[in-house]
Amino acid sequence: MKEDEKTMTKPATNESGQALKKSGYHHGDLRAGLIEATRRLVEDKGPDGFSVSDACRLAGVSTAAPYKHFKDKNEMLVAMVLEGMQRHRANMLSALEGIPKGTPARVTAIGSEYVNFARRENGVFRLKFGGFTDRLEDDRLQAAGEETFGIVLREVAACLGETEITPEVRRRGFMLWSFVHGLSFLLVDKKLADMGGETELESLLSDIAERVLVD
Amino acid sequence: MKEDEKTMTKPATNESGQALKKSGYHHGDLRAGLIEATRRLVEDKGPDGFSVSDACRLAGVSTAAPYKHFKDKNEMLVAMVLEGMQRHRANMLSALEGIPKGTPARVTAIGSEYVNFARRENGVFRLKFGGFTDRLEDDRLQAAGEETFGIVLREVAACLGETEITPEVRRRGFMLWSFVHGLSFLLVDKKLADMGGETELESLLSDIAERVLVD
DNA sequence: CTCGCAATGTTAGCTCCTCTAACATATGTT
DNA sequence: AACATATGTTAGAGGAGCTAACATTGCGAG
Repeated sequence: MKEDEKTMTKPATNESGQALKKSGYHHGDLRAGLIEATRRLVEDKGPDGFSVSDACRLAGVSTAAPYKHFKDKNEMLVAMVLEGMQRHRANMLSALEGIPKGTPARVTAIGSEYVNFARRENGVFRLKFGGFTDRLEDDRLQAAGEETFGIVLREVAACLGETEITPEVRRRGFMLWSFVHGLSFLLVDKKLADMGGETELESLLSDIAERVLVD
Repeated sequence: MKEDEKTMTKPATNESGQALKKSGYHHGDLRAGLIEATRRLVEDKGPDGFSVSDACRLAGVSTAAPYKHFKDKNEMLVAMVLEGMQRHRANMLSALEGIPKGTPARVTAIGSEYVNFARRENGVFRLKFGGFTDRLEDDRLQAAGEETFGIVLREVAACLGETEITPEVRRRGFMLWSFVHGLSFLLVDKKLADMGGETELESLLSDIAERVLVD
């Protein structure tokens, strides 16, 4: 194969995330490039400061290009959030590694990762849960959320010695989720900065887990 | 000038008693009219679906009129949210009437009103806490939030037999606020509709209050 | 009461944004 | 090599936020 000419069509490609700009007439993977640009811009300027035009500039394409890949602005955001939620879920799962099953420590670990994701990927978090983009109530997002909640429920069930998701398990899981969810929002909103330290956070999470999981 | 047309304009007051539309050249109280229009539109179309132009149409003025009263769109939203938060706080306070001091029932009552406000005035709630409008981080909003949290802290202190806001009181209050806050978001987001009933809600709230306030 | 000013509206218009239509270019299948 | 399709581009409609300049009204001082 002619490496010298064909592969030169995407020199801007860079594994550190710089596959954003195109070089020739065609981009190579504009869809991924736009999603990445969307992510960066939303993190940077906030969900409502984001514009498709900005994403196009970042990706180095014309403002009409996105519409070959996404129905509209909303679809772009949905695609970006879906990607983020996969990362979120993967992070939560990997946070469980090495922690004995059936212990509240697992619940705490999940909660910790949940909060940290909300802080690290603030934009994704707000988009998913903050109520932007009215019809961001996409079925896929809904399903992704349920799946994430399923991880929590499984751990709660184990802690309570249940083998199935009983109504009581669901109830306790819901309590925990509410707490962690609210905690994420409050920390991200910079309310009560004094609770934001890593040790404070761990302390709060394990405290709550114990209070909710104890009979 | 067509005098007859002016007089033919509708009375322009509606069920809420507020004069949304103007009748003559001057509106009378356009600032209040725009805030009310903003509130309705945000409730109706969601925070991101809201436009100043729509509010102008609702109020019956030109699209430039708001800028005599508000610096920009963001200021309009801040003003509307501030109004809503005053209602929120007043509701929480009146929910306390008749409940013996120092009992967890007071904390539960506040939580219940918190959640119900989030459901009733979804738009205000999302605007205040959902992270819209980057610089909605207005000092006045921040202060209003602190004040509302103060109500919770006072009740928590009473339940714990403290006379001051100790760090431990603050910690417990923060736990409760996180929970109620997250609960509001999840219910509003329609996750877990099975927990949304009034009795379910009361049960959850009192359950949590007990778990967090017990030593 | 009238005059004049400040407050409050209006119109026109700039810039930017979303999204579409029509056209252009690369890709890959036959 | 040739065509069909995918994926870009430019041009432009339509709407939103906001400003400048102009118009109307209410109100206080003389």
